Amino acid sequence: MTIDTSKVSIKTSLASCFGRNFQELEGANSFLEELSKHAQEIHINENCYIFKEKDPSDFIYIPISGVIMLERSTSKGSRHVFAFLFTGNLLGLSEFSFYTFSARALSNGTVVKINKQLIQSIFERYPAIAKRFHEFTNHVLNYILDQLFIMGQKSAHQRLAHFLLDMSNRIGHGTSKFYLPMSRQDIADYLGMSLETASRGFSSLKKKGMISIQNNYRITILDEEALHHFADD
Amino acid sequence: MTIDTSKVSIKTSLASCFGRNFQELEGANSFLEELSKHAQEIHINENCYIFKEKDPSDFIYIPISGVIMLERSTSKGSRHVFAFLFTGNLLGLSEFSFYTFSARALSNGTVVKINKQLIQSIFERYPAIAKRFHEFTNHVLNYILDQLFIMGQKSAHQRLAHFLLDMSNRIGHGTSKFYLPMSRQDIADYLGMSLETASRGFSSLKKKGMISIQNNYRITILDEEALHHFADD
DNA sequence: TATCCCCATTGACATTTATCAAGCAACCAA
DNA sequence: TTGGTTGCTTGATAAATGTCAATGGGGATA
Repeated sequence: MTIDTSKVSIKTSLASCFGRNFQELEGANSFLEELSKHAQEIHINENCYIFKEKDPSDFIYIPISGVIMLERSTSKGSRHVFAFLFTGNLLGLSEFSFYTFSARALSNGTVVKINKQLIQSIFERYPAIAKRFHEFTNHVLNYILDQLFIMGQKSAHQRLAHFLLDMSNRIGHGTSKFYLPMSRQDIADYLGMSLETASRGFSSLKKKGMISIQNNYRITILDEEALHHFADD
Repeated sequence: MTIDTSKVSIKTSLASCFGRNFQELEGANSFLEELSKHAQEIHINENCYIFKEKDPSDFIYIPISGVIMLERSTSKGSRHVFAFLFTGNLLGLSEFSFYTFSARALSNGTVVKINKQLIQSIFERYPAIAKRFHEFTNHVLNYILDQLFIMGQKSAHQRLAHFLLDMSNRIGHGTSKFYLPMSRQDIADYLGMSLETASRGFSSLKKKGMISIQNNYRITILDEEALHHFADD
């Protein structure tokens, strides 16, 4: 008897993605069991698309490692970045037939690809699982509303400060030192400003003594309280 | 034997809010039946709050008549407007314990107030109903993503053009003449600009021959194609 | 090591948008 | 009618942000 270690690893890494006490939900084990049977683990290379805008949305994806960026291109050749996804985020939960944005890997990494019909059939058999996923969607909705609020009310440099605090939480899990996996252009397109304004924002926060920058991508938050205060006006 | 006409009217007006073929879903009739027994119909006056930020979110609300505005105030005394809701929209679906924004009536009107526990118990008994509501949340999420895209990528006057086209669809159901139920300030706070910029936007679109304005609130779209083209860059 | 390339930064200037202030039109109350 | 109030528009100016262009630094490669 052999153990397929790759499948086992899917199961354990997924369980931690579905939130606190997931294993206690009715159907959780069957769900994980079916996932480890039918879900595919896919390696993705930096800058490759996982799916594109208008592709049929037949799968959901869960990043296991690496960073993913959600983007939509504009009529004028520029683009908007909706979000950066890390390990444990979910991707493609929408129940629409087509994606309304593209998903691109910012770094090499691994995602688990799950057929939506499989998810749907689990939902029908185990309402508790469906409810948990519904809660995820609600979380996302809340997060996006916060982002909308920031976009509507805050200045460019404040938005950048918000962004850095958010990244500190999500990448560094609250530590003050972290590594940004995206370029200045990516950040600018996420925050709705030009690359140059984003760059000036970094310089300004640095000059104010709130952050320090090593090597462009390695950031240290020197004065979190001041940064918070600045971000929130 | 008497008929409680107000209850009957709740049932019929609600059924149309839950989307196409709602009546065919398993549990739809029980759901509507329980709603007409337990849901309250509430009259709300212009400018009154239905709930406020940080209130416990124990109810969901469905506007039957009138217009509702969702807003969040900023630390500096200004505010952001997240959305305008009309008949048939749903409000308070979030599964969080507290509202993250306030809901205020823009005009006199009526809403149906439904206890969330009631909804929850229906969801547990009838997965098809839960699924339908989940689809609603997804719709909202998509709508907000579009709004985020517009906020990030479009100029102030373009955002106003988008707004007018959206209102034309939602208020006038696609007709070119409609009545705006909100002030210039409300619009400005929704689109993330100053009152004056919003006003200049109206004047500019008028001068370009895309719209005409009667009495500040009554708008006619004169050249929808041009307006679309301008809005989308 | 030297060179190239990619990206970030910085500067100068143009454009957009905010702010402050004045004027105007509709509406209401006396 | 008159006067006052409220909300919208318009103008002048300031501040924020975008655009174009030049500079600079780190990493890859020959």
